Amino acid sequence: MAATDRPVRVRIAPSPTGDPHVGTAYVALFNHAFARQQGGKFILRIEDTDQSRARADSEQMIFDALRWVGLDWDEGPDVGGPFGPYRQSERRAIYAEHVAILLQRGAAYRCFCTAERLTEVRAAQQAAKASVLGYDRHCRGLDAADSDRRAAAGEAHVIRLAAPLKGRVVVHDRLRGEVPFEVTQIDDQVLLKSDGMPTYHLANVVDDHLMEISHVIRAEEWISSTPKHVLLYQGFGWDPPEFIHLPLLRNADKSKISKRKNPVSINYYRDAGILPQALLNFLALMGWSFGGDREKFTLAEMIEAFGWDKVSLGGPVFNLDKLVWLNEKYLHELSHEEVVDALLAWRLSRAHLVEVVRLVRERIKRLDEFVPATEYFFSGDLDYAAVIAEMVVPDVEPVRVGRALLELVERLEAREGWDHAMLEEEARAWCQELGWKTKHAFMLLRLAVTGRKASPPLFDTMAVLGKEVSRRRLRAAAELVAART
RNA sequence: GGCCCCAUAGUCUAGCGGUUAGGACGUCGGCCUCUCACGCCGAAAACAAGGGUUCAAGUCCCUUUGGGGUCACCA
Repeated sequence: MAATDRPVRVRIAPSPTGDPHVGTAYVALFNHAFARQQGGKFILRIEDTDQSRARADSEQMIFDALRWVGLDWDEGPDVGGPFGPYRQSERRAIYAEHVAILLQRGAAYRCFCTAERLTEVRAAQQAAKASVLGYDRHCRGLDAADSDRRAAAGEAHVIRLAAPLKGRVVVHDRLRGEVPFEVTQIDDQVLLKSDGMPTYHLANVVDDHLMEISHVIRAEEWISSTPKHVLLYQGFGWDPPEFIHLPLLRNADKSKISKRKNPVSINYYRDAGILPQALLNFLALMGWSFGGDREKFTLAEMIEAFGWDKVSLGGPVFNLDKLVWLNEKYLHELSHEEVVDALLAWRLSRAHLVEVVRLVRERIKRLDEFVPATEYFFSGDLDYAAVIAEMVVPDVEPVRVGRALLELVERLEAREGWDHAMLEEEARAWCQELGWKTKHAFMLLRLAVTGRKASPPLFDTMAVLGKEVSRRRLRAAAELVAART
């Protein structure tokens, strides 16, 4: 059966390595819209094959964030389904089984090269300015019996794809037509790592086939690894799904959207007071057009009007101004009661108020002081004009101070969670390495995070403000400080 | 650097051989008005360049330029 005749089953396959990414919501939206329009299924699969990068809290945040924007799925780790398990770490036996098939068919081989050797090979290629970088196929010619013997003896190895040595692979992309690749450009990609976990390439092909995925709708960054996937489908003797590569969301400078240049976590937009329907509508506008001059529409309306012919391929720049404009439209059409509900669900929740009260109650003498004393807990970006002069560290160049702030943000991003203990530990270590006095460094942070010289204890304040708002303010302050002459 | 993708205003886009190149965000000006915001009206602002094909190219083809992605035991 041709891929296009199959029942529509699509999926998103996020990796639980950090905060829920807007790119995930973007790709999920298109998958979801297509599936719903076609009466198909939308599946959520967790690609957690890299245990070193997986974060414990990330998976749940992905579920929560997608549900918050209003996307739901038919099958997934949390809702089950007939094609489970939906978490790749729970499918190891399946991959092992399939790797054996590939080995048997001669479409893959064992590689015993050490990490050191691979590094050397790569370094040599780079030094020689080789046009094609990649594995030198050192182990490809290994005698089969020899390979079996070494593996049986327990020697560490990976399994690699045996890419054809000549010819071309053509990828069919729904939006671009035929995209040809010379096979000489394709590396003998690792399929199974030495720890027994599959790489993305193997897992994604095996799972997509077993889960009967009809259309692979993903971001454009995957297009150049698609020929490897096509080769794998061929190696297994399977029909590939239809590939649809969406354009990449961009920063203002047109580079792939990144956390250094743009708020990239869905939670940021939630905390910044963006309504989920506005975010979803905005994401739809990134690369897709409704038809006519229509720009504001619901998910249901998008599903009805959806079509691949209305997708444009230029990488859309993620433009906050337009998102806020759309948000304003949605906000203004809510009833007063609904706005109150939105506020209560946002930062005026009882739970959040209790947290804020815990921090400021000793600092106020009358109830009427609460609002002015806590304003920065309820606002987004701050105005530093009044305190910029104070954002200094004695005897340190402003540029250096700015850079240090950025370093702290990076350090905090590398850590899991966001609580007092973690923040203090990281900030103290940071401060010590810089050789700064905590008095100066922490005042700098306080000013960045609250815009004031007086506040409740810094780390408690940051914890209550939350990861997204805190980081955003630290970055903003860093830029401002660095720009001082 | 090799390979691949992309190309209409600052930004998001409509256009699918014949249009005064349309809409939106943003910007600027005006109206409304007790202020502000909303709303309304208006303005500036684009087919990257060069070759073809064609009676006719923003639309088709090629080249150049520019931008992006990718070249991991990460996804």
